[in-house]
Amino acid sequence: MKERRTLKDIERRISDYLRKNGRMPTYSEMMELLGVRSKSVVDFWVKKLVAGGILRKDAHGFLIPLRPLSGLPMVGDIRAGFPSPAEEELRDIISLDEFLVGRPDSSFLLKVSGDSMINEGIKQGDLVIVEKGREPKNGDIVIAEVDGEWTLKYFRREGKSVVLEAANPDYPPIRAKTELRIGGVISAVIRKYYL
Amino acid sequence: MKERRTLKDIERRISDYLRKNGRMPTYSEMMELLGVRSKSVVDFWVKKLVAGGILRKDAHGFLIPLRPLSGLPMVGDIRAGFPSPAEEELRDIISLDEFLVGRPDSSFLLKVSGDSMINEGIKQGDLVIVEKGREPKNGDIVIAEVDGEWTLKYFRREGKSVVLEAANPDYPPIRAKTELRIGGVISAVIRKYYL
DNA sequence: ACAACTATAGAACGCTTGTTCTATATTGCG
DNA sequence: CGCAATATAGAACAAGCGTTCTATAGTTGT
Repeated sequence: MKERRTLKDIERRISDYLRKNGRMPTYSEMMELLGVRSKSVVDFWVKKLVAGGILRKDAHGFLIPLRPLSGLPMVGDIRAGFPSPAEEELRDIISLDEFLVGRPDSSFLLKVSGDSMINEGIKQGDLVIVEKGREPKNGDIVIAEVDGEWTLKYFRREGKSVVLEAANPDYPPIRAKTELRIGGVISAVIRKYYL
Repeated sequence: MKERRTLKDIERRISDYLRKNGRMPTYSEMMELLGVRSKSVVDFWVKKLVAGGILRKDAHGFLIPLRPLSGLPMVGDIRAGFPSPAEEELRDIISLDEFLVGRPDSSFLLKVSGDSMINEGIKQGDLVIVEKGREPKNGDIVIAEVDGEWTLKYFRREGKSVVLEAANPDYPPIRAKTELRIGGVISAVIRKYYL
């Protein structure tokens, strides 16, 4: 039994190359990558990859990867049970960058200190994605300056004034009398274990 | 005052192109991108970008982006105050994919249902990154099959047996008598607002 | 067994790429 | 002003690219 080249194997090799080198390999490089001695063989396989919806070629004939480089398969609900490897292949692969960040140019990451939003499930040490410039709506979590210190709070408009409330009974709500500095709206929370 | 081309502006345009087209632009395409009529002008600016550490060229002369495409600046602690735009430029730009996912091939995303880990700050509707195959340590959060249903639990070894505990007093701890199916270890939690 | 298909090799080719050279406006500075 | 530095244009060029063609083993199906 001779070992055969498979589409999946080739896809993985190309993906690895892309990850390592920051660009797609040329046909010549793919000759080494696949262990063949002719560019026409590479073309043969590339056409298969294109037909299989794994790669595409743009107007210039350049190879473009169709899936994000380091995405994760999204496998639905926990209760639906543990995904079988076969199922997993069919799921959408999602890049966390694209999924979480709407406006990359006006967003940034901030590490949370304090427990003012503990009942919202935002703990000390968590990271939040802050989006600048967005108009906060009622119930949004914002980063705001309170008593000269920046903290996270729920945002609520009450008539003409603004109320900032913590998700923690230990912190009293704050009614803005003078001006109020809102740094941005929280668009996502991230907690990483295994730091 | 005539508007001038700046490195930062060019970098942004190239970045946009890369995001949209999945590859770096050719010199000819950059002529349009920059609004110039000669490839030598493009070369002129590309050399500046390379000198400025924004791009690099590999052995084949191909342009490689040095920063991740859609990363976010990490700007430290909330209490340190709100970052000034000037500061922000200097921070590390982090790709969430690279930051959160250690082993892309053996990880996947799962949507949480139920409130068994509510005191750990994991709420219904959150997404967790599950890493298969990793050996769980005491205190790790794992996805496990309990009474034919998959849920999140703390993992703890107690002598020879294993105890699964919820982060919610409503759920009693479970001592594994027979076999125990652990689907994987939770390596990160993600909550997205503005769905 | 023989045809049909799959997989590989090698060579030839046109075309676009990135590079380099010369020439010329435009801007900055003392 | 006048000189140097900066920024743009256009043309020429070799190299490498992806493509295509022909030929030939190896594998599969009936």
